[in-house]
Amino acid sequence: MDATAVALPELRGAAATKERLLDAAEALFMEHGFEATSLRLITAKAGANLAAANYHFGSKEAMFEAVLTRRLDPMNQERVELLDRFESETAPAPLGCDRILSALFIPALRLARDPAVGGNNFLRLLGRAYADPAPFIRRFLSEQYAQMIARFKTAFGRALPHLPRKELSWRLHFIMGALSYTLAGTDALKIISELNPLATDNDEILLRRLAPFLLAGLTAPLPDLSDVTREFDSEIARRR
Amino acid sequence: MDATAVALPELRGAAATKERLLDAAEALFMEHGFEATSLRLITAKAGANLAAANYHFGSKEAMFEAVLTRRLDPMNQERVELLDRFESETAPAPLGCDRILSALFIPALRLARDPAVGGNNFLRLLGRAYADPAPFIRRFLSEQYAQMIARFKTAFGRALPHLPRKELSWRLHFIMGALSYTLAGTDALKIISELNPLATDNDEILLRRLAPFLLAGLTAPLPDLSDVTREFDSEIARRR
DNA sequence: ATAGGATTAAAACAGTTGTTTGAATTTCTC
DNA sequence: GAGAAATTCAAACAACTGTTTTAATCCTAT
Repeated sequence: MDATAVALPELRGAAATKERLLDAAEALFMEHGFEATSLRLITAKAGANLAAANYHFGSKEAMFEAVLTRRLDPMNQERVELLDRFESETAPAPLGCDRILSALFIPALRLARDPAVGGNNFLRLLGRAYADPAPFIRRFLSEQYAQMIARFKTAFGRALPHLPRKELSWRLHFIMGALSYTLAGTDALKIISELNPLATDNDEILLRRLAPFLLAGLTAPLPDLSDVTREFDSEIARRR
Repeated sequence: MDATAVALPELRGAAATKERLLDAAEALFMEHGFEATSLRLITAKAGANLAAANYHFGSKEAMFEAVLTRRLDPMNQERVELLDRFESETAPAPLGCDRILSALFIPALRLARDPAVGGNNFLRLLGRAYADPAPFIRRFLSEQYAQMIARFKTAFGRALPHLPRKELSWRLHFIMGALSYTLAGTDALKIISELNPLATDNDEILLRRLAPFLLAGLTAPLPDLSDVTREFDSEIARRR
């Protein structure tokens, strides 16, 4: 209508249906997973024609990647920026593990907090994408995370100079695992919450609890592996 | 041939194709996920007719549940038995957290170690099932795990009497999350391992490293949440 | 107003999906 | 060895999949 308005913010601007498709896809991929979500379902929910999906994105896989990129890209970029700022604030002293972990968590927390930008839905979708067997998803996530992970790994390495690099790799892996699993959230959470309901708590509180838990594991002294090994071995051999 | 042999152990006994179907399904579900794995693929790999799948299991979903039950049921049962024995050995003193964690990990470790019984394949499939959005999978896993989780929760509660029950629920949730994510294994692991390769290490070594990490988080002193909250809030408000 | 590019629409494409059917076959029991 | 039950087989079922095509429509800059 109004020719001077270059782009209406929400309604039917030029690339409005593309955005509506992303929103619908985000919700449905989260709910049913990638394979089980059909393009017809997505386009119907978005109020768009079926062909619009392939017109705007080229393929279903590319559409899925676009859904992830839209929020994942800014979040990981923010993580690195936050880490940079924390380091410059405390320079030349090395940054503590708790602050590094904060730089990793806070952008995710901000995403979880803001429902206008996808809210918890996207984080659940992300957690599920982490465990999806589809090769194109694995490849995509690897590329998306590689730089950010490397950046944080060197930061942790400075904070924990006595920890062997291999042990650090492991602990970082465990952290990313617990984080993504916690964000995915619906499954094992429900298993436990049926006994002691914490369903009313949202992802934000969950992250605030997860951080101290992981911090303890990250900064734990190097375990005497021979002890652990001995216990495991003797018990495993018992039933053989 | 031999009428006295009630059931040949491996080859073409009465329920041999059923077992072959389970083996093929286990491998393919692990590789491609539930939705992306077709019954035609499974039956072809098992050298069976397509209709055999529905004949023996009734439906694809029931077949998937059978794949999981075959190994998950004994593993969880073994976990509880192991915990019982540990407790009776140290009675009346309460069991330490490290021993309780061992009872949780050792059966999984034994499964990972024995390739004849599925090996690492099944544990990866299990980790993926944990994150699968399909409602029937979530319901199934909840039922399978409910008793075992409850049993371990009371054990941990005895070992950590000062820890509020709600905090314990959280930490137990984190443990199950890190465990299942670690067992699923292929994705984020590869992200990090490309920087510092630990691809040569198998699930067994991974579990031996995970246990001390989680033990530290589990036995950590109750964090001063106001501290964590303050840091998070100030940083989140910064960009608003 | 109008040409021209961007977007939408309806329809059909070629495959694949899980499931069912009814007859052929094997396997086991008496 | 005959009869009955369990299992295998090939074929077809209807429904759904992602993608492509062709024509109609919208929007915008000339």
